[in-house]
Amino acid sequence: MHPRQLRYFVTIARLRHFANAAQECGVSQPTLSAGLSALEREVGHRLIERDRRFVGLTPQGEAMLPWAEQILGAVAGMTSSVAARSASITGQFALAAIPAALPLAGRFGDTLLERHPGLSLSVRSATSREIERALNTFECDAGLTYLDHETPANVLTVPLHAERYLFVTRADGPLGGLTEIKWEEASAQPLCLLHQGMQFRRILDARMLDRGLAITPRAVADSYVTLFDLVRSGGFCTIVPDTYASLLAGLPWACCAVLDDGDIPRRIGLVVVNRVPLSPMASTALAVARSLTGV
Amino acid sequence: MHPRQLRYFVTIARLRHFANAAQECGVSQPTLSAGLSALEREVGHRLIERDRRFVGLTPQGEAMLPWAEQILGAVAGMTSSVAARSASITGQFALAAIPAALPLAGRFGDTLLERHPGLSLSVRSATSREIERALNTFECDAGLTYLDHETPANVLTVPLHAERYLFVTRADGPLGGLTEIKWEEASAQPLCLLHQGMQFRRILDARMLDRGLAITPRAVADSYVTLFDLVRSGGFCTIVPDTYASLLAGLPWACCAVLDDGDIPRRIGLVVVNRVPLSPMASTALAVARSLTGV
DNA sequence: CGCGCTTGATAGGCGCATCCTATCAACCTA
DNA sequence: TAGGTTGATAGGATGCGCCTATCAAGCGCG
Repeated sequence: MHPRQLRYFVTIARLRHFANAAQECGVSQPTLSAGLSALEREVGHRLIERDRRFVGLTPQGEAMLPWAEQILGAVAGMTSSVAARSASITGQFALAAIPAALPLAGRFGDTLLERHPGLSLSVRSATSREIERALNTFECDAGLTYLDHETPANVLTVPLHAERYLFVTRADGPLGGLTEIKWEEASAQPLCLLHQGMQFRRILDARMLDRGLAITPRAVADSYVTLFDLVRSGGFCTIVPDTYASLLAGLPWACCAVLDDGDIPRRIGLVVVNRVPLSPMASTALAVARSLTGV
Repeated sequence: MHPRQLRYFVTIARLRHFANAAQECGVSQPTLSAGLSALEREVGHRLIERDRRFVGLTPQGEAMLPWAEQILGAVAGMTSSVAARSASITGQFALAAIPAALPLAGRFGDTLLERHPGLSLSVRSATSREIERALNTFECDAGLTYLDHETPANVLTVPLHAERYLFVTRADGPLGGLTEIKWEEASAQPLCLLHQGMQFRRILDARMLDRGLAITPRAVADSYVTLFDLVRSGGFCTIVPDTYASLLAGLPWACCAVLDDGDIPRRIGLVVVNRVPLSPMASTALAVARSLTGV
């Protein structure tokens, strides 16, 4: 059972295509096929159903896949752990963040890169569930997400931000100039919001429901940038996390009003997998995040 | 990087001896040396310091060891996971229990073996810290230990017992016939107890301290059987967890008195590592333990 | 119906990694 | 100083994994 064969298996399962998987693994297609066959011979079961083309994973393949991902991740962790022992930490730091947390990535990333010149940073936007999955398969080193709502299991967390809500409208609109607004009033405006697959929207719905309000947005989108553009065009208002306050402050046409909020604010923060042992990337991220909260 | 080489490395680190490690791995000593060299060449660092004999692990070796253990454990988990998918669960179930929980192993083991005829059970006595370590390195599949005191991290738990304390003395001694006893009175007797390295003793000390009492045992031992024998010989009394009540009930010379206890009882239960995914052994153990609490 | 494309399996050959036995070199102990 | 211990080295056999080239089955399309 060679880890390389596990890599073949995992890649085939993801791409559902032998030749493409072979290319991604940097080997020829027959090599990939032979590697998979060897793996199947060793575990004593067919892992991937195929008849002249990819069909799907067998039950045994389904059972094996998460383990294989975990093993490959641990191999990567081991390698970087040994490398970090003898040199300063280097390579690419993969950070996954929910959209609401994207404006926090800058501050975190700055400090990270400043302290560790050998590192490069890769930020990707993802849902909280994708972050949980990516953390477990070592596809990313850390995540920025909500800590109090649908928190992933088995993680170490560092809170970075207590979230409040901003009502955004055009400065020259009927509500321009406001600095505070009530939930009731906000919900009565023509709103554009994230779609319901996204966590901030679900949280917003819950907060509304707590007050007996229902939102019926006139437009939905999957990114804040789109929401801002819809507001700028004039027809809509929106509600966004206050992590976007600094960005909005630079927009001359935008007016932000804080929503009065008696609730305990949701915390956003850094999460890393809590494993024994901790990967160097993870412990570095924790140290950086903790130093940010200390400021 | 072949898992076999990791096995070589981990075994050498544990046995601190090349030839012995080779024998345990079932290969010749030169093979083991060559495998280790290949691993070191691949990671680019010497892992084990040696000059004609084993010296110790290098810093890189120390960093690598826990990862290697984790990978080997995951490989084992993967194998059993795939096997369990196509057949009923089989093999050896390794259970580690603190001494105070040993009398709970019977009930758990009975149900486990009854439901899964292909399984055999191996129980070993261990400290709570050894259990935590063994769980993480997959040396055991589950543990029986305290859930509220020095709980290992990253585990799923099922409470099986709420602990109370039994004062044990000879039935024909001065305190024979008692059914209840106060902490003050118990602490004034000539006591024999576990030594302080063991968790039940630390808990007992803490409970005593809560009441302003200090214990000065006249004898210490590392097993309950020894304690019972000291009591039987006549010179001592002891305090043990009530998990031993059924055992003591069969001893004609013993008299048990319940210690009055206003505290929240410590819970003893089953623990398994909380990993994604859960090994078949772990999920089996959880199911059995949960069915026991349902009764 | 047949041509060509797609996709995974097979064949043959090559090179490297791993394994073994045998032996050596350094060290320890008596 | 002789003998045992311990890890490294040498030399040879084996097998695994990799490549290129090719095949076989299914699919789409004229």
